Amino acid sequence: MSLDLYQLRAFFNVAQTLNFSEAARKMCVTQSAVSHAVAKLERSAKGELFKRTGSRLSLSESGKILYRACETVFYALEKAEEGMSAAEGRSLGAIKLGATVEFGTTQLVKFLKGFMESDPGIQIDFRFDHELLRPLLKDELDIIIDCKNHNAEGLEKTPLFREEYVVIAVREFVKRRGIRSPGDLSRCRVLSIDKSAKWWGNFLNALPAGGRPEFSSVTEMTHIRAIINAALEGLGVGFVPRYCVEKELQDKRLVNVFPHLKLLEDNFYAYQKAGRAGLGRHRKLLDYLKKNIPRL
Amino acid sequence: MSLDLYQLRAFFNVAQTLNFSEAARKMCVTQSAVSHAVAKLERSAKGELFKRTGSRLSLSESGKILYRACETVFYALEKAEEGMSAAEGRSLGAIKLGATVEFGTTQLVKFLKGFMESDPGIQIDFRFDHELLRPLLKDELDIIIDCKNHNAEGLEKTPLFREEYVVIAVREFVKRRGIRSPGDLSRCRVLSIDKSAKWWGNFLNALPAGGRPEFSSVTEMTHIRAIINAALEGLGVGFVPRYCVEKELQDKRLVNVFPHLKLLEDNFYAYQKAGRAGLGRHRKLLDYLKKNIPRL
DNA sequence: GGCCGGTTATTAATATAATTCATAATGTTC
DNA sequence: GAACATTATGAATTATATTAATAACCGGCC
Repeated sequence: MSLDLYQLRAFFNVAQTLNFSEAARKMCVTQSAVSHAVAKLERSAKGELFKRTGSRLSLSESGKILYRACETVFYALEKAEEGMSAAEGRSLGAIKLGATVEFGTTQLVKFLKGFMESDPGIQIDFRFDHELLRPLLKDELDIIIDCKNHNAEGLEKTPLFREEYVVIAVREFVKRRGIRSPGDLSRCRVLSIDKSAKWWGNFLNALPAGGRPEFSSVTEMTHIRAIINAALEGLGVGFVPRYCVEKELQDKRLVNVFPHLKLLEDNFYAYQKAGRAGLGRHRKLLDYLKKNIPRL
Repeated sequence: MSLDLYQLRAFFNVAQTLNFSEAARKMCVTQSAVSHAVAKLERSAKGELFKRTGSRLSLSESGKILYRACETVFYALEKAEEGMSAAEGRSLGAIKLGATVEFGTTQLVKFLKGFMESDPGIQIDFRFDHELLRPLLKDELDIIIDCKNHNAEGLEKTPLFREEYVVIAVREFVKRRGIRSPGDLSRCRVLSIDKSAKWWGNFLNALPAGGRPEFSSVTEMTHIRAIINAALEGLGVGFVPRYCVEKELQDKRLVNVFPHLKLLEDNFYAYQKAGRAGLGRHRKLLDYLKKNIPRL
């Protein structure tokens, strides 16, 4: 039984996507090539690697075993490549970094400027998106920075820093509606990422169980920047990470509606696959972030 | 950089043997093929894998890194193959077992009879030789059973059982030479694997520092069986593992010259490469040996 | 030095294998 | 059952690996 790395790579991609065509696209070859490769691999392994029940594709028992081996193999080789690059005094490779749109575009890029200049051996590519976990699991991203709590197995989680949320509006809006306590929010327009206002959960949880307002008017806006702009226009109150509105608060265009309210803070984490946490470039990047990020 | 398993295998074999021609023989291809493969690998790795100083071949820094990765990779794949075989209900593969000539040919084969019959899914091939460690490190053997103390790194050592040594001679020889105490051996012919009688070290160490005989006549015989036969012929006294002469002692053709002397016992160990200790077939074999071997 | 036995590198020809294109087969959805 | 999307297959093409032959190299030796 003589395995072949190319075939294993094809198998690995198919296993991750459960889709031959997509795997082929990822590898920049035709679907036919992937099909041939996997078929040949199944012949050398003397057994089916995928269960093809109807059109549903899933890994067979053998396939699962081989998949785990592939992780080991590819990560070992990746690490070796990095080590060899370093030994030859060449670049440490690239990192595909994922982050949420708002945080990534405004903050992360700024924070990483120093790193990218001081360590040009590491090429960083950014992808800002709301969906981060799945691409990470499919190896389309190497590291993601997210304040969500992901718990997929085989994931390594590095706490980076905390973010603080604030309730914002323009001064005039607060005055006109007579907003003094959280309960008053039930009477005015509330801006939220989602219609069900789960976005405000963190705010509501910070209030005593009895005193939580029932929002009568929730306006959905799918982007944080839109919420901020709407608040600036005096359309309603928003609930956003403080770093997003630092400037607006400073020059008084927006006010922190409840400055004395102690809100729960969200943690920002970096996630990476556990097997790749040993990569030098990953360590370097995260070390930098841990050391050089100001508290938001 | 797209690595290739075949090239890695070639590199790995060259690294183990430090000899392209030998690696080629091991892989059943021409030396040219190996040379091409390694050259191509060096091109994809963008660096020399071997240092070719004069005709001396050695691993470069990059080569060392890649070598370790190869160990990880090949052992991971080997384990996956075994797992997949098991999942498909097929054989667990083969073990190349090494042991010392005397012990292996007379005892080990006997002990393993039951295992080979009860577990036909595991094919065991034997190699009896005095040199065991080097073939193990080169992956020519999978497990070796040896009473020597090997300390190479990355080796896993499993204690199996103890062997007891005895001083033997024919009764008539003992009587004629008037051998009563260890000191008397200085006067008669001593049979030893080596001319310097290091072979007898274990015996001498068991005596009080003052009372150790100085052998005046050492006859070298390179095989234990030869020593036993020589002793049977009344040529001298021998020093051999008890299991080798169990029968001769029982039917009184030989006598235990110093039955009350408490000799140090040698331990028998199984050695295998640490990375492969997780292989199911290895574990099964060693478990069997640990459970089913009588004390020698 | 010059020759020998051992090695590794190189070249061009050959053999082998992988990729594609085109298309068939299969399954899903409405 | 037609339209769509998927995966499998076969033959032609392309790319790659292997070989045989041979050159180049090294170290030891007379």
